[in-house]
Amino acid sequence: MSRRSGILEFAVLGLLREAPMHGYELRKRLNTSLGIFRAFSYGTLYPCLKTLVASGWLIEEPGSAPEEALASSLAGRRAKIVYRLTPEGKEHFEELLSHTGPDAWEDEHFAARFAFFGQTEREVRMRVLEGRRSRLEERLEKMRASLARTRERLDDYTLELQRHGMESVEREVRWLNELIESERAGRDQRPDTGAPHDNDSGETGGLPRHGGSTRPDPSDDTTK
Amino acid sequence: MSRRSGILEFAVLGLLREAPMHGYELRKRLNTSLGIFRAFSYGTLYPCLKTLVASGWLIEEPGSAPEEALASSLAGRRAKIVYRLTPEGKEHFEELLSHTGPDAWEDEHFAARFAFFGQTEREVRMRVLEGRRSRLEERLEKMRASLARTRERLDDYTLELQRHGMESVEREVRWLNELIESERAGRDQRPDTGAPHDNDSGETGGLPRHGGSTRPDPSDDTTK
DNA sequence: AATTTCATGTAATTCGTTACATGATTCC
DNA sequence: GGAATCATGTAACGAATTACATGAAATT
Repeated sequence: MSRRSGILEFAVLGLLREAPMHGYELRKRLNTSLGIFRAFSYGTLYPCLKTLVASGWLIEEPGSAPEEALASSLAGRRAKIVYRLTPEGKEHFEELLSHTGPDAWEDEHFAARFAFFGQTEREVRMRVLEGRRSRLEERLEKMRASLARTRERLDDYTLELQRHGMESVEREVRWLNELIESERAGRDQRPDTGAPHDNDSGETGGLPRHGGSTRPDPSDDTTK
Repeated sequence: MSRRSGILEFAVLGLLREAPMHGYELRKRLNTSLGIFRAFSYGTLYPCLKTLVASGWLIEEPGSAPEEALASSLAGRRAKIVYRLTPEGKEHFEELLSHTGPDAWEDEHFAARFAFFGQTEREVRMRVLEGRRSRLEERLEKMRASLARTRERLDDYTLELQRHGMESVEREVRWLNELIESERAGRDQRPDTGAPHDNDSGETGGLPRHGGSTRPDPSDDTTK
């Protein structure tokens, strides 16, 4: 039960795994670096951090201020809180990363998963990418069917909207195909004809050259 | 104040302008014909219909059943309700159609507006299309700036996600450019007054040939 | 006769935003 | 010394979902 989307929770855990941070900075990273897929407000973030602490996945640490901590034991001292992932939190995040089922195929969930692909194994990445692709293909099937049923009853603009929508989905499928291709090529290694050029070596995962997300919307940086 | 998004309300009014319908059918059209941009559940739709009735924009009429109406004056008779737009509702919808300000540039709002372009004048369409384009260009600017600031700190997958996201937005801008171009080319035009016209011929507005929406997600037809 | 699809609704819950309230620090 | 930005939080509200509850009509 309880169908919670948990995207914010997931992203917070993932970001804190890289380094401890306080809420304000976390939110900025959520909305810019990772902001491709979603913008979050403080009204969402701070309460979320508190529940993550209550779950034992994060701990609060006194903020960056160097000396002041001991001198001012008095009341109003508004804390600057740095959040750090606990071992349990790390474990929990890894557990979340291992879920490759249907939930991870959905628009925003998928984007969040993809943003943390750097912390997963190739096998997991493959399952998520392929799952996403199959989800989109189902979608296309439905759109095509619906279009076929209703085509003549719709006006030009509605039709154009549907057409563009379908093309967007088709485009993402192509993107996924390339990503999957790259993942496969990943470590097995290409038959490569010649010259082992060193410059941009490494590249363990192998990414293609374009980009993409499902729903871009950083919207605004300054809360407003 | 009260910042309500009103997309559902808008779409219901727009669909009922073409023809009276009952809730069930309305929901299907919302999720298939128009479903490109959003799926709605009954838990959302039915209460919304009631408030639209309370506002005087719709009236409820006895359902399609032919004879039965007079015979069974007794209790439990679950009604089949057909909703029809009142003159006030029509007026209200036209008033909504005339808003071409910033709200109409946003992702889902824009898609909803576009879906009813057939019922607007060219001048209004132009303002909405150009507004949408400027909104996307701002977005691109922010994304580019953010990318420039953080590029080297991000891993390949995050970068790839951002790249694909930006390309999606750029693609939509190109689509808008073509639409704007077509609008300019296609002389004056019909604000179409409801009623399903058989399309094809004419090509009054002048549409380009691809398709597109901001956020495809009919997700499922069968509620669950 | 049973199943699917049509058809309408309500209650509890989830997820998130806006507006408010407060204050520290840094830049100009 | 004033503005911008950093920093943390809460309360009221909004929009929508899911699960529940009910039942009629059409199809197999």
